Amino acid sequence: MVKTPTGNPVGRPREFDEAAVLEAAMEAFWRKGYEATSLADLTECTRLNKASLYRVFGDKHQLFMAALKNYADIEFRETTAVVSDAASPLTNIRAVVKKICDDAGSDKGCMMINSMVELAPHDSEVKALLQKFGEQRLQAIQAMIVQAQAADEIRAELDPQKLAVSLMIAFAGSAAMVKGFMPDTQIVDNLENLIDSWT
Amino acid sequence: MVKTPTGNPVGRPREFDEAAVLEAAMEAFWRKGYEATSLADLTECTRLNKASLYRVFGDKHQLFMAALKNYADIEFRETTAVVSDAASPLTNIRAVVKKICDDAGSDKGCMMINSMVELAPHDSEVKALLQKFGEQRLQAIQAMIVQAQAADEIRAELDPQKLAVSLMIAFAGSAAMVKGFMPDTQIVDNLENLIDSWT
DNA sequence: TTTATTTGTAACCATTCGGTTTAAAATTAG
DNA sequence: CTAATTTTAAACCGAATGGTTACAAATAAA
Repeated sequence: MVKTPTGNPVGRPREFDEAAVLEAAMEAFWRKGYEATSLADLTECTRLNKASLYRVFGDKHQLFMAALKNYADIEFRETTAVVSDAASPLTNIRAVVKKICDDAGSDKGCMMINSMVELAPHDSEVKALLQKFGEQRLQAIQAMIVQAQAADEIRAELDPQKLAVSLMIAFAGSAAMVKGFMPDTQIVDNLENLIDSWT
Repeated sequence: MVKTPTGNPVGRPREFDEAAVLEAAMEAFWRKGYEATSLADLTECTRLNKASLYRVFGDKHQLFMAALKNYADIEFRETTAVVSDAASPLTNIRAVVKKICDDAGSDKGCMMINSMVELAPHDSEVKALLQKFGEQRLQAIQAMIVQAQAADEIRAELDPQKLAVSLMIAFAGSAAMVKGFMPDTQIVDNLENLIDSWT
């Protein structure tokens, strides 16, 4: 919208909140995946008609990318927020595990893993974004492991990078399995056992 | 085709091999997923026109189900074939791990995991089939672990069911990650470390 | 009031989608 | 040869797809 000399916007005011629209679109893409989410689905869940969606976000792919970024930002922010115990890095790691499990609950999985499986081999833009998010998370997890080793909570002889990789792979596997047939309890148990094996 | 009194088929002979068609369709679904694979894709890779595809397989969904079963059968058969060392169950487990990693190489992942992520929450038929395959594999892996424990190759105090679950989740995570940004070497290394941690 | 700009509405568009039908081709049987 | 059956080839079909356009509605500025 163009700012006028008085600072007031010209033109009809928006009847929607852009962030709420993005959130609704993100939810649809997260549940159904990219290909299976149609523009009709998106107009329905956002209550915005197609022309408005195109005006704000450009096209379906761009809306998807914005939704994926939104998902990753929220997940990272919320996961970071549970890292609150300065005295026990291991407790923080467990809190992160719990947080991620809660988010992937029922059968939505993780939008990043969903997108990796569905799109990464064929869409280099998605792949690049997921790589950025993945490396960011690996670094964060590895840093927490290093702290836990310094605090004598995790065995010092273990390679923190390898541990971080194993936890990331376990997250990815959990996010996939939760959409199929494996009970949540089994999945949570496995992640806890993995961390226990480091102590 | 109707069998005549002389046992000879009536009508124009087929110009295709059903198994080869199924294999080609399976490859397409494996690489692109269900939604993103169009009938045009399928007629191209199978070199069979649509009417013929419909005649043999029914519709897209049924073709997909047949392809998924085919994939699972092949994978199970080939994986079982590498279980050849009667003296060392642990060697067999390692061979299975290697086999599965080789199959998921580059960025195709695993058709079962791909389908779980894309379809299982919304398609109960796919979900039921994947559950059957998953439980079958869990049993097989668990049996091998029990044997390795009996042979003193894996620690006896570990719960074989939990180990089998952890390996399945690691396979699923590997199948997802291999489609994204994680190098094969890191993924193989993680699986090997997991098994090493049982000994 | 007119002009300019943005947004909402609804229709439009070309292409693609999964599925079906028609007619010719290829075989066996009588 | 005709009749029956199956397969191939190609066209057809209605609906769905992602994207665009035309116009009315809602605002600010002059």
